[in-house]
Amino acid sequence: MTRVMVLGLLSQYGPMSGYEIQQKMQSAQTDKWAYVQPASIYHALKKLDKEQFVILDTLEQTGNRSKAIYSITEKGKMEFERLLIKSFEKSSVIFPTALYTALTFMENANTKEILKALDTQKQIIEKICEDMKIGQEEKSQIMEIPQNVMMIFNNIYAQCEMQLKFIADMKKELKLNI
Amino acid sequence: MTRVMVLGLLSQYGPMSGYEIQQKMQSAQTDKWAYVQPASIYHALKKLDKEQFVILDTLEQTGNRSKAIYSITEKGKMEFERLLIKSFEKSSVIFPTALYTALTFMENANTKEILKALDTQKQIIEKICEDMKIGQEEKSQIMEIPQNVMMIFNNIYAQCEMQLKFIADMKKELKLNI
DNA sequence: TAAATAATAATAAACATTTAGTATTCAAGT
DNA sequence: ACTTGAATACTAAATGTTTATTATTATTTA
Repeated sequence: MTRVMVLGLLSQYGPMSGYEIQQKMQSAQTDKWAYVQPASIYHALKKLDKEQFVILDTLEQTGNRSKAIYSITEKGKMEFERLLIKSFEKSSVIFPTALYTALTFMENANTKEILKALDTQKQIIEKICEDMKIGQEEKSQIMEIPQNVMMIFNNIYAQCEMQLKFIADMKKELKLNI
Repeated sequence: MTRVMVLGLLSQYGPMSGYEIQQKMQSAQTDKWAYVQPASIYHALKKLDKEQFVILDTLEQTGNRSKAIYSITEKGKMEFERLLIKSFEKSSVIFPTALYTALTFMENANTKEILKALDTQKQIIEKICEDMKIGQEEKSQIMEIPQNVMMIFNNIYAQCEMQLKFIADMKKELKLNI
């Protein structure tokens, strides 16, 4: 997720240093849910540099200290768009941060593709829910399922419902904007 | 979380190999939400062994293949109990798996301590919620918050509410069992 | 103006997870 | 008896994240 975040911010705001990326995350409020540590950003930048998804743009010197400014490459933009769609597809139940990241950068993707990806996510969530229900039923025929396990399941079901509703709402909004 | 899971299973079911831990997770349905990869289990066992939280119990030989069976130590049980309480304290908003793990092994903790830990979690979630609202308000005075960011916030608020209700329900159940 | 504090910029090392396997044993069918 | 596929048991290497820390520069405050 750090990758998508870093690529997205570089794509949206232009060349930046790792430190500036941290600040952008704070001002865009993404730090409230992404919990990306500074070291992860610097690590991601180095990795992305190796893979040629970003390049070192400038090395700003301030006295004895240097600041590395990276910019996203064409290859990086393509990778970003690929990851962005994938983030819309991934189940947001239990792990919602990929979807939040995707939403943050939604302007960078085609509306129809987003709708398709959200539909994929919907199906994945429904499948997870079904599989859980099947597993639960099988289990309940062998033995009585303890209360604590039931509570976990019910919480996950509630989250599934909530996220399915969230997806439906997003789809509605997106369809208005076509 | 893998650590708590491995320690908990070894504590609950006695000495096991990494492979048996995988199977236990399947039969206990924890694989439905924990998504712990086999390699993570073996890694955790080695690490826990180094730290003396588990010890190699037996090396079962079947022909040319050997199976390492680990058992939890006294030190390990203490560490487990510590981690268990910590798992009840951690916010289950955005990352609910720690709480699910804690619930799975709740019999191993003292009810009063669980209640206290859940109260801590409640306060943490309320704090997160508040901080988000403050950040949002500050931001909205400078500029109009885009719709997608609003959707993320609203989804998190909804999750906060849901988890606070979940915690309240758990507390009710626990109080009945005192 | 000197000292203290905060902000800036980044790194190393420890720690954890994931991907993608390998190799053995067992069971079932032919 | 032989092959084939599933189950068993684990590992290496790549990848990703976190913790703790360092060092410099800028800003306050005494």
